[in-house]
Amino acid sequence: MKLITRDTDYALRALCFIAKKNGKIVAVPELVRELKIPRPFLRKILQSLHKHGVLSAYKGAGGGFKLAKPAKRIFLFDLLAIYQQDWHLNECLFKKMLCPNVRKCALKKKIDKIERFVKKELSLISIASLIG
Amino acid sequence: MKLITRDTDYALRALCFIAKKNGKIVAVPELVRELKIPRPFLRKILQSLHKHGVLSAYKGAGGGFKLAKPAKRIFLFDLLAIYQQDWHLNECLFKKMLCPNVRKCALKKKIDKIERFVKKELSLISIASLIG
DNA sequence: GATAAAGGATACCACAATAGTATCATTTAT
DNA sequence: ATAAATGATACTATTGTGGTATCCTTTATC
Ligand code: FES
Ligand code: FES
Repeated sequence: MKLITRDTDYALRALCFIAKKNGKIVAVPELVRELKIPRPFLRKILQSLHKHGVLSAYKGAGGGFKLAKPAKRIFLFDLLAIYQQDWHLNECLFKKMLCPNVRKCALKKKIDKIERFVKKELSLISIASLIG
Repeated sequence: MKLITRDTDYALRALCFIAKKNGKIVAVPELVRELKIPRPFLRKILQSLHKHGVLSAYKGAGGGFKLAKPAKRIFLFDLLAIYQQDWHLNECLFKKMLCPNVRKCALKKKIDKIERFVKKELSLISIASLIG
């Protein structure tokens, strides 16, 4: 099981790099050079970051990307939400077949508790805190 | 991202069912009938549970499976270990490229903390606690 | 205005992991 | 002997992840 997939990983790297540029616009060629990420894949990733309001995009010659909001307000949780779309640990595991008691499945409650913790922690990890 | 895969899910169901039988030997046909799990898949799963010391197996006519240890001492964590072999949330994420400071990667530290919590919680969920 | 350098959109491909099947061999109660 | 069970193992199908390729639109600059 991977918590952080390739998309998320690359997105993180790119965002950290861009964040360090303090608002300067960064284009894909530079990112590819510095981060050694396959170009078409990186482009796809950046496009989705743009679509989800994490990056601002500037088209045309001299264009590129910069952060759409302060690095302090971009969280690992946001990236998970983008790339592992609506991930959750707690599907209905037994399809109600073996649920110990119908109203409160002990297992579901426990998994939910774990999930809440994980989500809380992920929503505390900001880009800013990684390049600090 | 799935915490609990199909294997683990089915294993859980089967173990709960078997546990409820209080030591009586249960054979695959009964499990298939009751749990509606594809037979060959279930057999594979039970075999691996046997191989890992979770179930005792009895061959021949009238054979089947029973728990190899008390339901209190079989944990969700064990199943994860069997089916998501040596899973971990924290690979070296940046391959040292963007590590904020070489000695202590802030991200790795945070992910490790999450992982420890998850593992601890999973090692508290026993079969007994699910059928209680 | 032509051109080149950027991103936007979208369809496609490759590989690995997950989920599930099939077959034959071995054991054992009757 | 036979039938009912598991053991072992190889195979197949489906899905998700990781990655490419192509064509279109926008814009700075000459
Ligand atoms: S059976 Fe649906 S969550 Fe327990
Ligand atoms: S770069 Fe390896 S864990 Fe931070």
